[in-house]
Amino acid sequence: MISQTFLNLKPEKKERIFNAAKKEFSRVPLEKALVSNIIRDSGIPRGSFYQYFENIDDLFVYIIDTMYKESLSRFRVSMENEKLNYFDACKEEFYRVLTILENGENRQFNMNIYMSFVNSSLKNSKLIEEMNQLRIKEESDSIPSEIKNLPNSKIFLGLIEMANITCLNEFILKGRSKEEVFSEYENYLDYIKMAIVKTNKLCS
Amino acid sequence: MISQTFLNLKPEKKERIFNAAKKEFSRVPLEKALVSNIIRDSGIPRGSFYQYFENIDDLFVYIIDTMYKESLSRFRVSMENEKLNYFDACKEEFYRVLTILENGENRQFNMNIYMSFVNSSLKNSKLIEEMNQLRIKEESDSIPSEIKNLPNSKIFLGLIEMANITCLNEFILKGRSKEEVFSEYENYLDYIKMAIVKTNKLCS
DNA sequence: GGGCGAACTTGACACGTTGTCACTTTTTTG
DNA sequence: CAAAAAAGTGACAACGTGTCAAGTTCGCCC
Repeated sequence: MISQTFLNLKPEKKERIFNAAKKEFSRVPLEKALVSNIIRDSGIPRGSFYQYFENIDDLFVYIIDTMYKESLSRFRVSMENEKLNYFDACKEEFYRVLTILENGENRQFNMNIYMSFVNSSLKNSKLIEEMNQLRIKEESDSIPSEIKNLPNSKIFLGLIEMANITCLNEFILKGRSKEEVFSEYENYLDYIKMAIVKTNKLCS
Repeated sequence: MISQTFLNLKPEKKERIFNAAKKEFSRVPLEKALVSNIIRDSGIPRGSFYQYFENIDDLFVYIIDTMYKESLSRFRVSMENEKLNYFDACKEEFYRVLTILENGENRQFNMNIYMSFVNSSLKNSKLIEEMNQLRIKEESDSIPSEIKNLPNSKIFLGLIEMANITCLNEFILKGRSKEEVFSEYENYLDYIKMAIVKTNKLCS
């Protein structure tokens, strides 16, 4: 857990550390990131680093937590303002994520974030676990009740979740283009939507 | 790449190294595995290790390549002998994988294998890339033409692939039970199968 | 303003790891 | 059987992490 001492730091210094850390996490996969580089770049002594953070994972988790909170508040605003149907909202959100991830400069950094949610080797994975819980709850809250009350709703929602994961995998890990992946995502969602309509017609 | 010197080693010594390596890869996530432990356990000098392998990833890739080839030949035999329909074959194969993964002793080791296919940080990822290509081709060859020729075949196959990934994720990363995950997998596959039948009836 | 404890800063250091390389030993070969 | 090639070896340089005791600054009260 991050120390109060760090939180009390002057914003200028905090930001210097933040930037040096982002630079390091943009350089290599998380497991290969070095404290040595961060303290050199930010000009803080080694001792200070360990006064502020338990270890490098601690710092990483803090950074993505900060970023996630910023992103979540943006998402909420856009959901309320635009009144999209659920499928279109999913598409829009997915496209937004792809756009952010597309930035080459951030590529390794985003990969680190993505992997950290998948990889269990983080020493401090409790916060990540909490973040996941929160994300799931938030997402569940935004599902309209028409869909939640469907007889096969669990399967439909599972399929949508699968489309998210699969397409993100294709983009991040297999390096396919944004347009290609997004179009595939749209196909999946359209198909799932159609399947909901058709199977419900047949059942009734 | 692994050296010829290693390949020339007496089987007894090779196996000693193999076992020490598996032990180490069963102890921790791949990035945390130590050459030091492997040479201590197998009783070979440090210099020899680096004579045999470029680095620890090199050894890891060699081990999973060996195991993959063994597994693939078993899979082919069982596909030919049992003449299952495609969906049931998928289920059987998925259950087989779950059973292997279920073994607690191998858990961390299997996790390492799983993650290595997802994680790009391996120094020697060329072999892994090749293995993936091979796997995809093998899998594609085993899909019956009735399904391949369907109008929406790409989407159906994508959905099946998604079910695989998602359920494996649930099992390996989220630690859900084998029975639970398998039953979910069956649900997905049954649903996809039903959707194929129903949408094709409606379309025609 | 100065005295004092708490909070913060600092870098040398102990310890552990990796990969190398010059030297030794074993094996092969003509 | 001697020379050459191959394999084996471990001390070592380079580098990384996390700690800790000593130094410095802060903030509060008299």
